[in-house]
Amino acid sequence: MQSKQPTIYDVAKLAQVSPATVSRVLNQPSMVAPDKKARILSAIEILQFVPKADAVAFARQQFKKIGVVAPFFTETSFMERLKGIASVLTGQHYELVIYAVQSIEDLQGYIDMLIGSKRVDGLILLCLSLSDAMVTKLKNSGLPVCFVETDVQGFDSVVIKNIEGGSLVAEFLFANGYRIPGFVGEASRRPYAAHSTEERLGGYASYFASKGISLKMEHVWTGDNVAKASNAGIMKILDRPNRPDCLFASSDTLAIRILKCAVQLGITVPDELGVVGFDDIEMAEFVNLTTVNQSLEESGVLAAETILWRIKEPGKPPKKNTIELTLHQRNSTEIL
Amino acid sequence: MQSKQPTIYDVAKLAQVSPATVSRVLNQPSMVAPDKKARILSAIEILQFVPKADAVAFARQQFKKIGVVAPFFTETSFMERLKGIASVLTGQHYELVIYAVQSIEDLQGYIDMLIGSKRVDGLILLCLSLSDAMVTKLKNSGLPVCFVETDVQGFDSVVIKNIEGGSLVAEFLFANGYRIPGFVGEASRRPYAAHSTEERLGGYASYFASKGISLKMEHVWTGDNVAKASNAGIMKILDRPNRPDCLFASSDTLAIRILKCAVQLGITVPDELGVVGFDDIEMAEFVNLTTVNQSLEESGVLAAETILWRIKEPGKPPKKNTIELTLHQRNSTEIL
DNA sequence: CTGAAAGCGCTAACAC
DNA sequence: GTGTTAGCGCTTTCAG
Repeated sequence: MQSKQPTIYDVAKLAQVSPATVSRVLNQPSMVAPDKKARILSAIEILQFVPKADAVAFARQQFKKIGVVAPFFTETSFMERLKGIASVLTGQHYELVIYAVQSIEDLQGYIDMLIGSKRVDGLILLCLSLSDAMVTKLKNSGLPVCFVETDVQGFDSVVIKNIEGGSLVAEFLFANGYRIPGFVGEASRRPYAAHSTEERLGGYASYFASKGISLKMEHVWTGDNVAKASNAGIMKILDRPNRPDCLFASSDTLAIRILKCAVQLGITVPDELGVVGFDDIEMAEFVNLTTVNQSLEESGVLAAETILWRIKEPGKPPKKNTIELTLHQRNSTEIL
Repeated sequence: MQSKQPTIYDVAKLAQVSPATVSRVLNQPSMVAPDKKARILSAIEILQFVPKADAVAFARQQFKKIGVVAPFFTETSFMERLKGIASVLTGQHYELVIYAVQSIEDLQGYIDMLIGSKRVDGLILLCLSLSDAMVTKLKNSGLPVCFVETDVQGFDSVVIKNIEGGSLVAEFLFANGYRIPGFVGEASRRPYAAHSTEERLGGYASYFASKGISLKMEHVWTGDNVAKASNAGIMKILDRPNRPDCLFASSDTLAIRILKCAVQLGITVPDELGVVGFDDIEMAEFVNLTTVNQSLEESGVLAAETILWRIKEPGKPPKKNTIELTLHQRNSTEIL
């Protein structure tokens, strides 16, 4: 129905000025005489002119776009972070482009493409672990990159103190009288995903070790966080004579599964079994789960701010942002 | 560290051909002589050349980008849909750009900008209700648009049979012996968001009406789905002598809140209170919630496929995709 | 089959 | 202050 989008030339003609002047009122209005400015502005209004984003980007070699590449878990944690990222980017008039990686080839391909094709001004890599080759490529490209969850030498990052998180939980459980620790963790088989589970487990185990308590193999399960496998894993830990008296799960969703298994087995929480999760997702409140809060949304905000800062300050040394962890106590660990 | 990204001219020079020919091997390889093609390909390899996406888009006036604008609920439902959208777009080498609307001005601004600035080839509008003026603008712009959840005259859409969903639940509850219905719904105050709650409520109420049962005002609460308000609303319905014997919630998260309140009040589910949710999010399984499954991911897939189809077939009449609903029965309604 | 040349719409020197 | 003129990097007629 519409004939054609107006260009800056149409505006120029209508306002009887040069295209350059139109461009100026768009970008440096103060450098244009008031009368002409008024004429141009009204011409813009009449024509309903909007600068074509791609042409601007192309001429200016700048894109106002940030790419977020992430293993596309349907997880709340991903969502919360994305929300944080979106809120700051939107405020700064940057576009947010999502690249969902579902395989190692995807990841490889995205990185290569993004480096070469000049699609984005910066990249946020969520929960991704890259091969050395790719890291080098990224580094050489000069593209601003911020890692979240992974900490890569020479790059900006937002990291979670996973080890401390593990020991924080262990300390808390120990203080509450629990003495037979168990662990359930989501150890993704995806080679490109970050591995925070191992770190949390490490911190957890070593705290108990410092108290002379060892985490028994048969009280640990790690694997894919899919219903069947994880439930089986949890059941195997709980449905035995020498079961642990507390269980730390690397995510809230897993912790909730534990809660459910406990009910099925007639094990009372927190008396017979203390349960602690990780993430503090909204659902944790519903089920009264004690969990570690890692300010997911804030980590998104930080990542976005960092990448924007990096774009402005290409020379500065890498900045490492650390997210503070807090234990949010609820009924799943309360001592009777 | 890197000098400069190679251009098509560099490749042309190295391969001793014209830039046009390089462009051809990139786009219509069959039209180039094998020997030259080989030379060019190897030059591309040597130079690690990647076409600049923005330059291509600009020259070709086509962007390979789809915008998704949505009220950025941190909701699982949004996420699931996004996942569906992302998977098909990725497969077709389209970029996915997120526009998070947090206010009516945001929405207005995004629409105007997207229409004029030629940033995207198409738009998916999630759970958004637009003013007539904006609808007209969109229509005149000729930009391909697909609505999800809202059904707008003259546009493609993916819709959920909310009314049928409501009556489906009512029918089920009735068949299971429940006779005093109640309803808890998330009625967002955001004027730009779609209102599916009302439709679900409508279908629900009218089914009961057809059985001679009226839904009492004091057994209905609608409001923002935030912890405090909704819990208060639910409590008010349940903590009274004449409370309903079943409650239908417009979303699973609300339904879970109901479950929690019931526990607090010592009301047993499903004996004293049947509870049915909507969405069938992963958590529903954890808490044994009977709920309506609306294939969220599939609706995303459908939306993405539709917009891609529309881009190819600008002339075809609007297509309306309807998502089938199924009731997923779990323990929150089982009759003892 | 291939090269020359003209854009795509805007920005940014460089003169006036 | 403002117009002129070259690009930005790739695609796409149009000749040959």
